Amino acid sequence: MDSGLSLSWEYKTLINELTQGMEKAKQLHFHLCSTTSPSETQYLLLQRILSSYQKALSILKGNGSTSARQAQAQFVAPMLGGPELSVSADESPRIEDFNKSSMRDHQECSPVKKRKFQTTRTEQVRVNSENGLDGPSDDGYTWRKYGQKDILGAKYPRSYYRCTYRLVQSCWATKQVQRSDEDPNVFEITYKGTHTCTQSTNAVLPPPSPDQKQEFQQSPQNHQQPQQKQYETLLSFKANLRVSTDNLDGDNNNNEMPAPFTFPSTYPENQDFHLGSSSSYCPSFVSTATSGTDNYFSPVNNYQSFVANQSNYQHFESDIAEIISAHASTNNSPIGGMEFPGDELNLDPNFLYNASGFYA
DNA sequence: CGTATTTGACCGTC
DNA sequence: GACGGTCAAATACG
Repeated sequence: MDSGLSLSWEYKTLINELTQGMEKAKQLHFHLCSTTSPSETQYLLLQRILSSYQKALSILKGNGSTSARQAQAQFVAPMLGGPELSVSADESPRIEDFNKSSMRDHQECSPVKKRKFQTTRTEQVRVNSENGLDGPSDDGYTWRKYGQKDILGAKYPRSYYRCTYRLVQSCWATKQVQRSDEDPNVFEITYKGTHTCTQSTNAVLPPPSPDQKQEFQQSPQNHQQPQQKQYETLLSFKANLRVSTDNLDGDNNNNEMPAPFTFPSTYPENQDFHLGSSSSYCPSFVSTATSGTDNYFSPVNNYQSFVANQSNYQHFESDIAEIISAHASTNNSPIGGMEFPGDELNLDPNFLYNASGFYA
């Protein structure tokens, strides 16, 4: 029928237009990164543009009755087990390297070995009273402190955080917070890996808590609210969120400490990150600062159901790592357009979600 | 009671 | 052996 032909033509044209749009966005991305140092806001916008193109293309290409499922799989897979892209941060190898060698190493799942391939990004953040304890504190992600260490030659200890959703969403992002020796108001935040969780923005998962005191707290009062309450405070939290390039302006010189800060925590290290890739969808790249306040659901039920206590949580982490890694290594996604946390230990959240019995 | 933090121990790397 | 990073039992908190 004519309608069929017309549809086919329109379909192809649509894909073509979307593809071109995405290419232009990538070029803009490249241009921006190669000529200037884009602000995080600019980065966010580009990420979203690319993400939107990617979504649209994926949906279109996932033609037929399985389109929705395919689209979903395509969006989920990159976060969970797709092939690594050209992560080009510090010591991060490109995908070829992963395929050739690191996957072998990965079988042993040594955290240290995995960490070798993590991308890192360091930011210096100046804190001030204005966005101190009363202000929005975090970067849109919820972190759980897992260690603190005195560093040789450093005046202040270094704190180690990992994503709260490490378990439930296999999000292996971590960060280190080091207070500056010279200026106690300045914190050096080193992000390692990338969030694969969906706790922010496009996200379907809630950032359960402002986590306001978690980051730079000097006194250990930073206890999390119960998850339900965290969700209740989400709206007010989000209302206060903003991209914190303000914090980097240098005009915030109040001495009051500690102070939280707000900025997106997951940016690719440089333009190599996904410009060279065929796709680059990453929902986690957008901070809550630019997100809406709507579409959230809570992973908390699952989380609480099998994370009865920290011991279980941690045992689960280590035990399941082997299983998951095997799962991930044999389940490469056709769409791998995003930066991974560096250790290819990405798993389908559905795997976990459906596996409560596994853990119970 | 559930969850997060603290902190000494442990491990891998250099 | 020193150091940095992580683990995990103990502890704190709401």
